[in-house]
Amino acid sequence: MQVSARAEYAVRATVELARLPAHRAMSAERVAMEADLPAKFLEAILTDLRHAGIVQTQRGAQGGCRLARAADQITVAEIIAAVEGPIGLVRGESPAALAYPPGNDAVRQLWTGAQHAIGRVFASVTLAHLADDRLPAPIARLAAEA
Amino acid sequence: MQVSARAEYAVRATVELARLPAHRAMSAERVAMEADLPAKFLEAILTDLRHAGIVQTQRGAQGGCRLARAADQITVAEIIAAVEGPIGLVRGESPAALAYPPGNDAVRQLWTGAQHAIGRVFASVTLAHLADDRLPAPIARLAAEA
DNA sequence: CTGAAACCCGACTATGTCTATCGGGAATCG
DNA sequence: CGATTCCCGATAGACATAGTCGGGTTTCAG
Repeated sequence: MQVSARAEYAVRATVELARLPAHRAMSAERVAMEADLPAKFLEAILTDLRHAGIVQTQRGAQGGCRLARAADQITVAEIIAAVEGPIGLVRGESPAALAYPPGNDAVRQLWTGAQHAIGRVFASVTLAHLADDRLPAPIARLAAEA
Repeated sequence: MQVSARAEYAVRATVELARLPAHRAMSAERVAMEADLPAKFLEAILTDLRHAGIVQTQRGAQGGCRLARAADQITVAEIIAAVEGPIGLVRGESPAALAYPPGNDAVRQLWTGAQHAIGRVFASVTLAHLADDRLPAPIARLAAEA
């Protein structure tokens, strides 16, 4: 149950892009500088984000990278799913696909519950929240509790 | 963000033990049979659980394995932490240890929130719940929602 | 038209983790 | 004694992770 470097980098990079003036692009290398990320590795991550339709790129001089949608229309859940695949799998499978003997449904529900708990957090936070450095109240409360 | 085979096996094995009559032990090999787990791998997992004080073992003929405490005093959170280390780390570190530039506190809170969300689910489910195949109502609700 | 800027992409490496097995040693009990 | 059972370190193979390299392609400014 860890967040990978890929996912963390992807979030940091897209937050950087979310802070750009509308319709402005920034080169991948520049993003790497600003957010202090390994440049070539970030390039690979941005490729995933582009394939997922989260960022748009423009080649050539004056080209670069920008968000494909408004920052409040992009959730952290999407970003993480784009760079590290579906969230909350169990041994590489969706909890729903797990076969347990009868009388063990609670175990499956346990995994499903965990998946939903984390999915709900990631789905309710958008790049707009992060760019403004302000989370939705329920998530901020969750983070603040013991 | 995945649940490893180790963690899933650990839960299944301890549920098996939780269903044993009080003060009864079961050999590791037998547990592996009942729960359909790889025997030697399970042995390694049980070693972790023993080191964490979750199970007790008895060598020799008629020996075996049993829970070290009542099933309702053992949470899934403990079990998972015992076999795969702390839950919800980011790039191998606790979210609290992450250093972000000023104005980026929301990112850290995001990871902390995710960690708490999942920790809360795992901490509120005990082996007694799983052995009875009945989760606490809030978790069951969480699992049932879309 | 030329050249610099910038993305595109597959190959590659190094390291580590995950899953699992093997084999032999030590304790326990009948 | 001898069967049972845990104990534990070594090992192996597959895969994932983190990150780099090098060269190709597109685009635009001048």
